[in-house]
Formats: sequence, C-alpha cells, structure tokens
Amino acid sequence: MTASIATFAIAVDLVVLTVHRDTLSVLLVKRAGEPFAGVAALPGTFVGVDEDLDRAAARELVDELGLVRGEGHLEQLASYGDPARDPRGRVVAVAYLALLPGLSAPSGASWHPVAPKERALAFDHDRILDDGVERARAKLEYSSLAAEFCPPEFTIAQLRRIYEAVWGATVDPRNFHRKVTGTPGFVTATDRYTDGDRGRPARLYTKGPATSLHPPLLRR
Amino acid sequence: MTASIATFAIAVDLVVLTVHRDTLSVLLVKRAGEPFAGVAALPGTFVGVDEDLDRAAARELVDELGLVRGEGHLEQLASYGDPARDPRGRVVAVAYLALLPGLSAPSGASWHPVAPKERALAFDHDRILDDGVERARAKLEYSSLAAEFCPPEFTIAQLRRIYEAVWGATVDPRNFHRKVTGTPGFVTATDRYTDGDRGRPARLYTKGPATSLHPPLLRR
DNA sequence: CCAAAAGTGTTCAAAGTACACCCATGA
DNA sequence: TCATGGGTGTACTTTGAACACTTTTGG
Repeated sequence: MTASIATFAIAVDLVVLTVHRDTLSVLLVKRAGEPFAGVAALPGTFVGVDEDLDRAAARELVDELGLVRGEGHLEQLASYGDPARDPRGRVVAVAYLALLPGLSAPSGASWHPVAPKERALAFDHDRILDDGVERARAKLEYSSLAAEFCPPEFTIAQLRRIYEAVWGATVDPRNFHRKVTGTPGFVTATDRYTDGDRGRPARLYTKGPATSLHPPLLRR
Repeated sequence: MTASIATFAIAVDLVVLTVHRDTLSVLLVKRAGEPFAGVAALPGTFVGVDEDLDRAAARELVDELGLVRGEGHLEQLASYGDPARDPRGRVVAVAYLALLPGLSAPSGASWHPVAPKERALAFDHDRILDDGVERARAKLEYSSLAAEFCPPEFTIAQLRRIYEAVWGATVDPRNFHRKVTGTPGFVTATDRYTDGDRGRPARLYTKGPATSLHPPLLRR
C-alpha cells in the first residue's frame, strides 16, 4: 500500500454569503483560464504543501478576496470528490461556508442573488452552493449565526430582515423582537439608537456570547 | 499554477457507531503497521485513483469490515487536513459517519464504548470521533436517524433506549411513545408483537418514510 | 395632525411535562 | 396473585401565533 496510493490536488472553494439589498447573495468570480474560462465560479484556491485546510480557506478569504479577517463566520461545509468533477484530473474540493455582513464586492468578484436556479456555475459549484445555502438556512434556526450577516451594531429589524432574506419568508416583527431579546446571550443591548429617518429610532445591539439557540427559531 | 500544485493522499476514515448493550459504541481496529502500530484507530482506507469519496466509504464499510450494504446510514462528516496529522506526509482524511444496528463486530475490529475520554486513538482520530458523536447526538433531535441503530423491526422501547444511550439521559417512556407514534412517517406499525418475556408484548414497528422531525425531539 | 417604524400586552392554540392509570403477559 | 413492562388519559405548564395597542420619531 505504499507505492500504489493515488494522489490528489486539494482545492478549497468558498461559498461566501451575504445579505445584499435584502437578498441572500453569493460571491462569484469569473474564471480566467481553462477549464471553464469565462464561466462564473465559486472563489477557490489550491491548498499549499504545508498548509492546513482552515488556513487555506482563511487565506483565500483575506488575501485573494481582500475581506477583513475576524469579521463574519467561516466553517467547513463538505468535501466533493467525484472523479470527473475537474477535467484536469483528480481534484478534491473542500468547501467552506462564509457568512459576512453586506460589504462592497472585492475586485474581480461580485455578488449574485442565490435565488435563480439556472446558474450554470463551473465544475460542480452549483451543487456546492446549494449545499451551502441549505446549511446556512438550517443553522439560522438553532444558532445565533444570523448576526454574522450584520455590521457590528445592528437593530432587531435588521436582524429580522436577515432571516427573511435567507429563509424567503416573512417573520412577525413583534414576536421576533421578543424572541430575540428574550433569548439570553443572543444579542446584547447598547445604549445607542439609530437616528430615525422614518419612525421611532431603534435601539442598537451587538452580537451576544451565545452560539446555539434553545429553543430554536423555527421557519415554517 | 500548474507545476507547483501540492498533491495529497486522501484517506476515508469511518466513525461507525452502534448501540451495543445500551451503550453507544464505536468500531475500532488495531493498526497493523507503522505509523501507530498496535494503536487503536478508526477503520479507514485510501481513496482509489478513479474512486468517488462516497464509494470509497461504502467500500470500506462493506468489503473491509464485512458489514451488510443497504442497512444503516452513511453520511459524510468532515475533512481533516492538519499538515502534521500523518507522519508519512500530507494525507487529508475525509471522515464518514455510519450508524448501524447492533451487530457482532467484524473480524479484526471491535466495539468500544464511546464514553471514556482517555481514548488515545491514532492520528487525530480522537477528535474525529468526538465530532462524529456530536453529529449523531445532534441529528437524533431533528431526524429519524435513531431507527438506523435498530434492526428492521423494533419496539418503541428499543428506539427509546437508543435515545437514552446516545444522549446519556433518561426519556419518559410514556411521552416518548406518544411523540414517536404521533409523528407522521417516523415509524410504521406492523401487526406483529414481541413474545413478551416479561410484561405485556410490545408492538413491532419498522422505520417510516420521514427523515426530518418537525417539531424536533429535544434533549434537555 | 398623520404616517411609519419600534416595541409591549394580551389572548388563544399547540406542544411538552408529569404522572395516574389500565392492559397483557410470565411466574 | 404479583411483578413487569407496554400503552392511554389527563391536567398543568410552557411556548409559539396572531394581533390590538402604545411609543417616538419625521413631515
């Protein structure tokens, strides 16, 4: 079993999600070279010889895409190893899911709504993106990850619009407010308020220490 | 970026869980050769040149471990790529989680209770096992996966003991019975009964078509 | 004043919890 | 008969859903 072990290249592909204009959106790049030249794809990079998977994912997020480290959330999603997924040979993709506040897109990449099902991304990236979106939808139910889509200080209404965008469903503002503020550690109140452009100013909150939600916040 | 791409071996490592004598147990092998010769480890294999990841995991389960295909549940868990995790060089492990009914251990492998924290498995298998156990615990809450730990026909009490073993908590038999039989598609009743050795005979059920549980069955 | 958005109170229905109680078997 | 485990009924508590209502701003 020593000489006959197959070798693979390992790519780290990123499903970077944000909520942009109340729409769940994914960061896509246009591929420069073959294969799939000119086709939209998830941003990715090959893992280096002495590099950890998590580090490669963080490197792609920070260096290549120019996004700020420390903000947002990054977690491993799944691995994809169909022998035919890359025409160049055996490449296993380790996909990562990143959730970020709505920023301007870094150069060379752009935000695209997740919704249209006729996406036609390169490689098996359509499936990876589907898996990432489903993971994000599921995790909003039982974790406080929604706050990762928000800037450091946010209102309860902003947070609610995150849920509505990710789930594609409306959420009752009144009950949502009580549920969120009543769950210990989900959000922490500041003493600051928005200067109301329309209506009563809203209190600003920051992300709380809790990571899991018990009981969960169920989508219908 | 063509000549300088690092290459890796890919191992598929299996966290095979079962409930054996009311105890959540994992299938371990004793390593034959270096590295970690003689040390307990998760069963695993290298992925072949033209092999899909899922297929390699199924192959390991069926061929190497002699377990019956079709029974039980197999899903990808996560990937582990610390550069130092294998002294032989860069090996990325794609871990899979398998849930099986309580069978006799295949030759060369044996069941070990998951509980003791001083396990000292080879490689980073302690961490992989922890992740697998946590995944199993979490999934019992919102899926019907517990039935995968049971033989084709089982009683509600057997199913309840699965939950108790996996969660390490007691569950009220009466309320559990109602919850399980009242959730559409979780289990389907047969017209057969156990021949009661002690007490009233219990109706036998088979796994139902539902995969997710709404509302979930929460551990306290 | 009105419109709009934030936030609270109240009511009703659904689900979980606790536990009394009955059923069907072996010994 | 009793002991044992299977299964049902029911009262109580907790949680979520719906929505009327008050608060605080801008125009």
